[in-house]
Amino acid sequence: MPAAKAATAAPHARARQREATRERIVAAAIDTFAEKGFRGASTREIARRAGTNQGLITYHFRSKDALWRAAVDTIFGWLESEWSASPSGLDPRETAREAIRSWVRFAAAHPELLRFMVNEGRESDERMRWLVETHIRPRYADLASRTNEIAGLPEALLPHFFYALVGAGSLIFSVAPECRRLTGLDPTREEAIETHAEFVARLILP
Amino acid sequence: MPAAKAATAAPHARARQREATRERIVAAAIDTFAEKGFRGASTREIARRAGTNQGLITYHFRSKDALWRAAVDTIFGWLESEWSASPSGLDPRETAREAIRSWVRFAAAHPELLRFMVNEGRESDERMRWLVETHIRPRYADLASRTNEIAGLPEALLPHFFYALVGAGSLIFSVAPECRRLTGLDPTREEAIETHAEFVARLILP
DNA sequence: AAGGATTTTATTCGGTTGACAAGCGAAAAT
DNA sequence: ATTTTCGCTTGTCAACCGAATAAAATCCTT
Repeated sequence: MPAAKAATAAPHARARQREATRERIVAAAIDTFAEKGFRGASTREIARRAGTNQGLITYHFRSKDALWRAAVDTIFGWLESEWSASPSGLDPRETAREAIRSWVRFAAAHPELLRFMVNEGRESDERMRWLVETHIRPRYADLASRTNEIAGLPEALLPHFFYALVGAGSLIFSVAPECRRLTGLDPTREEAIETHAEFVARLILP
Repeated sequence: MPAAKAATAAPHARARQREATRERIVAAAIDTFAEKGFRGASTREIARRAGTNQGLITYHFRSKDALWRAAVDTIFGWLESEWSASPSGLDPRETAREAIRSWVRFAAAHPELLRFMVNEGRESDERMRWLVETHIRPRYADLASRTNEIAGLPEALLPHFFYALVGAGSLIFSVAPECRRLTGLDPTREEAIETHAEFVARLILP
């Protein structure tokens, strides 16, 4: 039976279609939540951006809250996979610098991350608690072990180091339209990203 | 005529009352806009926090948009007066460090500022344009002239320096509840503010 | 071709939004 | 003392919100 079982382009076309739709909705949710915050984003607008309708969101995700969690899971999933790929290098100082550059490049590729942090970190509600315990604390622990390995950063200064690094590395990308208007520099350009990565790396490790 | 013209406690009691009410509303608006963004903040909640009613906001300010502008004017008015009080010091390097510490202290006292920037800087709408041209550009020009005076920062790096400084100095205060939960450090404490000011100052000018 | 999962369309519900208009009452002007 | 002014309160409005539902349409699977 040479040409048997034709017709169906793929055995799991259904599951793939389902997954593709979910991903489209999540992608639209990430953009919209990052732009307007949880309250400001409506499921109707998310559906419109995803090219579907509001009813489908209720079908795939139980609620707006669950959709938000799926969006955050996706973003921090990207961060986790990027961060775990550490190029255990030669000079420990240069390795640390490269880690910082890597973080800045990630912040440039995903400016939504800082927006989510600023949007949710200011209110002490259930969403913030979930975000911290599920995603931020593991990253914070990673950073703590790394700084111990390399430079001797006093334990008490770790919070200051963490937020200074995150803020310095990602703000310019999170307010890209403003930066363009204010300075004329387009921070989404590859050249600007590398310049900022080098600038922040040299700032922290001269 | 010793006790003449009594009765009226003050000649302009009416105007004073009006101004006091406006200020109460603006203060409530700053808190609410900073917490929930422009869309997430409702005029009813702002009125409730100000101890009045929603109709009064429409009376004093024509629209929610005008109220937002009044709130931003107030915040950046604080920044301007703080920034202009530069203590032309002795060692130019130490003077610059003190300027950075001063900026961090301001960011701690007014964490709303970064939230306004992140909230509005991400969308290229009319509010962002107004914010940049009216308030941010003058501060950016100030910074440019100061860095020229002191250290020889290449012109092309000024945008990177600006956003790195703003981000490093203020993020920790803008996500204070998150910081408390994540690290146990309360960034609103006087001691933590001074530590962060010194940390950022030494980061930029070792 | 039948069957079932995905998707669309439509509707309902309780609630919130910003803007507006009419009227109240005390201060101010005459 | 009467009238006018004006800061303020109250109630109303259409538009939109999120969530839930139901039924029909579409498409993959078998």
